[in-house]
This record gives sequence, C-alpha cells and structure tokens, in this order.
Amino acid sequence: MLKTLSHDLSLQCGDCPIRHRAVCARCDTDELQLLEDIKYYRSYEAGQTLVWSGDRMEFVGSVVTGIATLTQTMEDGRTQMVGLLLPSDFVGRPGRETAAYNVVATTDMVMCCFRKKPFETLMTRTPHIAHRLLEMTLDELDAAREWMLVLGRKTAREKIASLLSILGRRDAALRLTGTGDGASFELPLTREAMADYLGLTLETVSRQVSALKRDGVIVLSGKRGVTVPDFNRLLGEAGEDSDGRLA
Amino acid sequence: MLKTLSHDLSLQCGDCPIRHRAVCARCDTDELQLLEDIKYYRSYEAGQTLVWSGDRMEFVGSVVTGIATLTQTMEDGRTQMVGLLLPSDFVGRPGRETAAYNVVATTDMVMCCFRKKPFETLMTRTPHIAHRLLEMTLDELDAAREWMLVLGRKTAREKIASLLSILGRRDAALRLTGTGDGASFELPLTREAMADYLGLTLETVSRQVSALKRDGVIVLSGKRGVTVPDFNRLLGEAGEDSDGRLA
DNA sequence: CGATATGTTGAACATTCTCAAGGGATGTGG
DNA sequence: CCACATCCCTTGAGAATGTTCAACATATCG
Repeated sequence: MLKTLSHDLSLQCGDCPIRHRAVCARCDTDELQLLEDIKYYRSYEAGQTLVWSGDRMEFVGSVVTGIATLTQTMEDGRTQMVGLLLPSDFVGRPGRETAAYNVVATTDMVMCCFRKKPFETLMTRTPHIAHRLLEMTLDELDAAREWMLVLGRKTAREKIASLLSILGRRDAALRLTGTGDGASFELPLTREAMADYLGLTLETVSRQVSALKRDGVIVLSGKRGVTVPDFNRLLGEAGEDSDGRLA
Repeated sequence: MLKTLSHDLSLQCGDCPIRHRAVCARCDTDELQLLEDIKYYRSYEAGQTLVWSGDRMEFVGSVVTGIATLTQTMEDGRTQMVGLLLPSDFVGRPGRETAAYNVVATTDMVMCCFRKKPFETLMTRTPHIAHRLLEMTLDELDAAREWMLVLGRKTAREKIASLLSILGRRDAALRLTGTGDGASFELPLTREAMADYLGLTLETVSRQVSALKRDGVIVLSGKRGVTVPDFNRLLGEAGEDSDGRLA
C-alpha cells in the first residue's frame, strides 16, 4: 500500500490538493515549512479502522484523499455516525489524550499526519493554525447542529433527500461545477452506512431510495451512481428551501 | 429589569461567577483588563428571544446566569433544539455576520457581552482567548455529537433518561456536590422544550416521564422538581454505562 | 372568576422497525 | 469454467413505537 503512494509521500505542501482548505490554509510560507518538517503521510485501505473510541491518539492530521466516518456505538450494537470526514477535514483533537469516536475509512485514504505533541507546541506558536482550526471546528459544529434537525425532526424520505443534497452539493463544490441544475455523483456509502448516518434501518433507507427513484426525484445508474435531474426538487423533498437555507 | 441588576452591571471580572469557566478562563490579569474595558452586561426576561436566526449579530458574549436554548425551525413549524446554553457558555461566532439559530431565554438571564468587532480584534492579539474558545467549541462539538446518538438511535424512554442525566450531572457539577448517589434538581424546561430537545412530541415526553416516575426511577416534587434516588439506575435507563461512558 | 399556559391521559392511526426471503454482483477454489 | 460463498441490496408482512387528535386536569394571573 505505502509503496503505491511513494509519490504522495514526498508531496510538497505547496502542491497539496487540500492546501487552501485544510488546517494549514492560512499559513504563510515560513509556517508551512514548519509543518512540512513534522508532517508524514499515511495511507489506509477501505474498511480499515484508523482509531478506536477510547484509544490513545498519538497523532492528528488532515484527510488528503478518501473518505472516513466518525461513529459512536452503544453496548447493544446500535451505532450512529456523527461525522463524515472528507478531504481537508481534520482528525483528532489537540489537548485530548483519547479518541471519542471510531474513525473508519470508507474508501482508500491518504492522511497527512502530525504527531500530537509537536503539533500542539507548534500550534501555540503559530496563531494562523489555531485560528484556522477554530474556524473549521465552528463549521463542524454548525454541520453537527444542522444534522441534529435532520435526525430529530425529519421523516425517512426527507432524511434520504437531505443526505443526497449534502453529497451532491459537496461533489459540486469539489469539482467547482456550479449546481447549474442537475447533478450526478457516486454514492460513497453503503445502505448500512447511510442508515447509520440517518438514524434509520438499512431496509428503510433502501425503500426510500427506491421511492425517490420511482417518483423521478433521482435516477440510479448501477448501485452507486446517482443523478439528480432537478436539484431544487431534491431540496424540496429534503424540507429545505430552494436556495439551500432551512425551510 | 436593568435596574434590578445594577449591582451586576458593575461586576468586576475578578468576582465573576463564571470567571474560571468562560471564554476568559485562561486570561491573565492584563488580558482580563482588556476584556473588562469592552464588556457590558445585558439582561433578558424568560421567554425573550435574544437573536433570530438570520439576523445580524452585533455582539458575542457569555451567559452569566440563566439558561437559553438554541433552536432551528423548519417552514412548517417543526423545531429542533440544537443546544442548551448555561452559565459560562459562549454565544455567537466570531467571524460570522448573521446568526444561524434562534437564541431564546428559558429563564431570566444575564449576559456578559462584547461588541463583535472589538472582540475579534482583541482575540487576534490575545491567544489565551482564542485558545479557550477553541477548547470550548471542541467541547460543544463533542456534546452535539453525543446528542446525535441520542436523537438518532435512542428510544423515547432512553431519550428522557439521557436528558435527565445530563441535567442532573450538570447540576451536580454546578454545586460541586459529587453525585454521591442520588441527585435532586429543578427541571428548567417545559415538556414542549424537552420534546424539542429530544425530537419527540410533548405527549410522548409526558408519558415517558410518567412511566419513569411510575417505575421509581425518578420522583417528582411539584411540576418541575426531580429527584433521582439511584443515579446509576437512571444512567442504565439512558442506555449508558454506570460510569457515565457510552454503553 | 374566567382566561391562558402547562401538563396528563386515552384511542386510533401512521411510520418505521423487525424478521424473513430472495436477487444480483463479485471473488475464490475446485 | 462452474459451483459456491459472501456482500450488498431489495421487497414483503406483521409488529412496535411514537404521533395525532381530543378531552380533561391543574396552576397562575389578571
């Protein structure tokens, strides 16, 4: 695995695909050099668990490529996804010893890692990093709270539509194609992962996806390909206003 | 209203009840003086809306006394509480113009406010404030994610028990009485507010509270007084381990 | 005292879950 | 190359949990 990524292992920060969005986004050249000195890349295969809840975390870092999930689990096996980690998202919490969630790779991944201690000391000296991390954390908090509305108050159909709009929007943002009208993307999640995200069973997810397809809100190509002919219609189904604000 | 609080209006930071927990917790004497210079107190009555979602926020600040809620609302009136603001909690987001949620006082409140601009510039110069704010935001993110598990995967009875344990624990922390075994506190929320927090209807909340009372998990004194004879039993009902960790 | 806000309880109903069966894909070993 | 296992997904039928609608209780406040 590591061998196939040797070109990534020598990646310069200046060429990094997440340079302008990750925790290093606001760093100037000097600061970037300090990070460059202590960073190292690490790769994971789809399905691999990066961190177990309760484990000691010896590093923090950014997702460079791939997708991971944050999940919480109850004794009897009920699990709830509490976050989706995409390229540029930050993993780990400075100032805390142990992980609070399971972190699992959904696809093959590459992470840009920093040992926790050096990163923490570096953070106290480079306010740009701390500032960017605060900004990112506030964004995550907003996302978590938006998701609380989905979990607490939306119907199964609205939940599915909400998830699809998020994935669609993110995909559009990533390829910088304005959501002209339609959208088309790959579902990076299994029905079970979707269910864990939405607080549903996988059967209900399957049924509601089928229903949205039957009603023409989405078109499926293969098992994972999703096309949204009319994005505003999807937003409507999600219980959101066409302009993307809460409905 | 303001008149009855005149003694608070001249409160010195050194004597502030939230001095060691709020955003100013890590400030030294000099830094505290800078905050002291730009702070002002403001009070609200129970039921009053501090901020409407979408409105311009001209200040940020800390809850000194009282309780407020953060809520999101959908077009058709469905609402979800996404946060409970207690003394020392921070309101507002530096670097953002408009509020993302409704903030409503549940009880009479006193806030320690800072106009946003001066606070933001002060923050760039005093890393202790930024650092503490990051820490608090990370804690809130953890709390939000813990709540996602409650909303997504717990039964109505477990939800009620979860809310009661949180309120009980917080009450214990506030009065520094270790949760020896039992606990007794006032419910600061109506049935409807509890329902909005838990993603339930108020009828279901009422029924499940009655059921917990019938089963001896809690004892009610009046409408709002709650006594928990065996806190571990309550945690069990919440689907959590006796030691407070996820079950 | 009536008006309003808050809380309780009941009965019918709806949505989602549970349990169960079966249908492609894909991959592996014979 | 085929048989078989595994993984993921779909669909159905019945059960369960929570909601809705409605009536009524209790408390506060003018």
